Amino acid sequence: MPTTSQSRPRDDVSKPVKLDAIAVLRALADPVRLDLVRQLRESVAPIACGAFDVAVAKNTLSHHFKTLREAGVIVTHREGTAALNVLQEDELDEAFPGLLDAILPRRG
Amino acid sequence: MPTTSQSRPRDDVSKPVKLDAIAVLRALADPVRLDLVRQLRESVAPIACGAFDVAVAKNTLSHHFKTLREAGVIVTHREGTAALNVLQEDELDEAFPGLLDAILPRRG
DNA sequence: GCTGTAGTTCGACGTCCATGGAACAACGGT
DNA sequence: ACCGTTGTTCCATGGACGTCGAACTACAGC
Repeated sequence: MPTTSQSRPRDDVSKPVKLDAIAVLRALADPVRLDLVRQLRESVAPIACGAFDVAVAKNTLSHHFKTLREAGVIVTHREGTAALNVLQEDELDEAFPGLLDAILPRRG
Repeated sequence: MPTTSQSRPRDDVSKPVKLDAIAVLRALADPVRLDLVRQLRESVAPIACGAFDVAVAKNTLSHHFKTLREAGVIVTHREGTAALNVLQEDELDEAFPGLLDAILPRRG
């Protein structure tokens, strides 16, 4: 069976049903993805997929975003052709309080 | 390139030179290993490898302990035939303050 | 409509990894 | 010395994952 076969309003994508510790840890346990999350966290405004400073191809980047989405770490809003990514900081902090601060200490 | 190619005194094993976020996250991002860490954290005394409540073969268990050791999450002391495992809670809390509390909330 | 830009999806490839069976090493007890 | 216990190491296997090229979709502008 598919990993997420929950009845999903097909209009929407990546409804983060419930945050799973293993999934979140696995999502963060990759250098590229952890860097994406870091950039998202250090920015106040949402960032489009193509605007990230990363050294992988676009399709690979898309795959990483999908992983982050399915883990509930980020949410993506489509705005015209752009896909604006937002870190689910509140949800993460509620499920795993202090996790982001632990692995991504914000300077300042 | 190897993930951890830090110059390591070959004489020693699993000296947790410096805790790497990716390595620690990957070590914790496995159901079996996270459960091992949970059991270690809930116990006051060190636990021998064979005394864990887990559903994998002993060689697999040994492999998981090796992963945790190389990530610096645990340290193993040999005592006769037993191998007593200790969670590196202080070191982890210094490197990533609040990480364990975030993903392994202790019922208290 | 056509072109370009932004993301996604589809194979495919190579690597890493979790798992277990079997053999081996280290230690303790009798 | 001989076992039994405890871990480790070796090898193989099946699956998951990161990566990329190429094709495809969706949207904006001309």
